Amino acid sequence: MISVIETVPAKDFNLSATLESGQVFGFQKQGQRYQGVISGHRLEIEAVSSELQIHKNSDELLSDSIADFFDLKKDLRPVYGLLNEIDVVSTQWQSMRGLRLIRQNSWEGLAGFILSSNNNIKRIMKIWMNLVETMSDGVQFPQPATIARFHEMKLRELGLGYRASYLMSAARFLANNPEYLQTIKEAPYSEARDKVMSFPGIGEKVADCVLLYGFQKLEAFPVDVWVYRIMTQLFFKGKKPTREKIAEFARKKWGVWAGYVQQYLFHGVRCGILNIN
DNA sequence: TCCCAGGGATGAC
DNA sequence: GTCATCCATGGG
Repeated sequence: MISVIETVPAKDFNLSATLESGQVFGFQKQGQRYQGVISGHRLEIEAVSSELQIHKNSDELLSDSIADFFDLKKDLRPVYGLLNEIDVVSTQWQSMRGLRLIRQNSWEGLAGFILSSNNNIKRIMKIWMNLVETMSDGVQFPQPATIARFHEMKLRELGLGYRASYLMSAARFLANNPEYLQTIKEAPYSEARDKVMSFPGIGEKVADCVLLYGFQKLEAFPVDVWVYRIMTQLFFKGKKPTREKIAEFARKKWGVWAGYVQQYLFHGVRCGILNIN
């Protein structure tokens, strides 16, 4: 039963943009609240002026975990400065102000974005819930060892399609090598990227998502179909660069803020704040 | 019926 | 290195 309320200060934070910009697949909107799990606790979160009201079922204080998850301590002014320098974006980004990069559990980020390839967000969230309800306790996302106990066919029944073998492969490997996630975390971006891409089903784009949202490698610049459209329009007019070229361009231009800029571009294009031809 | 979705693996050239 | 094709699935 969700009955205890904790208040967390959250200045310059846009909860809806943050949770609805395709970073995380386990949060569902219910009225004004978002239901989900942060560091093992089932929560309902509501933004009220410049605070978050956390509805939970224990007296344990979670403000530190929540501030960490939503990256609330970060000063976003450098990001805003960079957005102001981009054509069109400079006049349109304000309605997304306070959108922040999530710092989610590494395994959950890895698993979530294996599900994301050639898929849409709504269906990814559906599959995510199927996994939680079928392979776990209905709250937590299943651990690698838990998934590894099932047969791949079970994952197909839950709607993963050809991604079933990819998720099963990652689950089996990490069940046997649980320390591997930590070695990725400790590696610099480029090295970490190679490690993440060694998982079957994870290429350049998914690796960047995993590194950005699950390992806090902020120079990662995922180029999906939406980011490709806006980036080519803004910086590669009339050309057809590879996604990798665009990512390199972005890392050179925006450095450790590339991931943040990408999040504003992705969300802006996807919800119609930024226009593409 | 075809196209698309936060793509990746594979093989041809 | 670049390009075409296939891969499950559901919504438009």
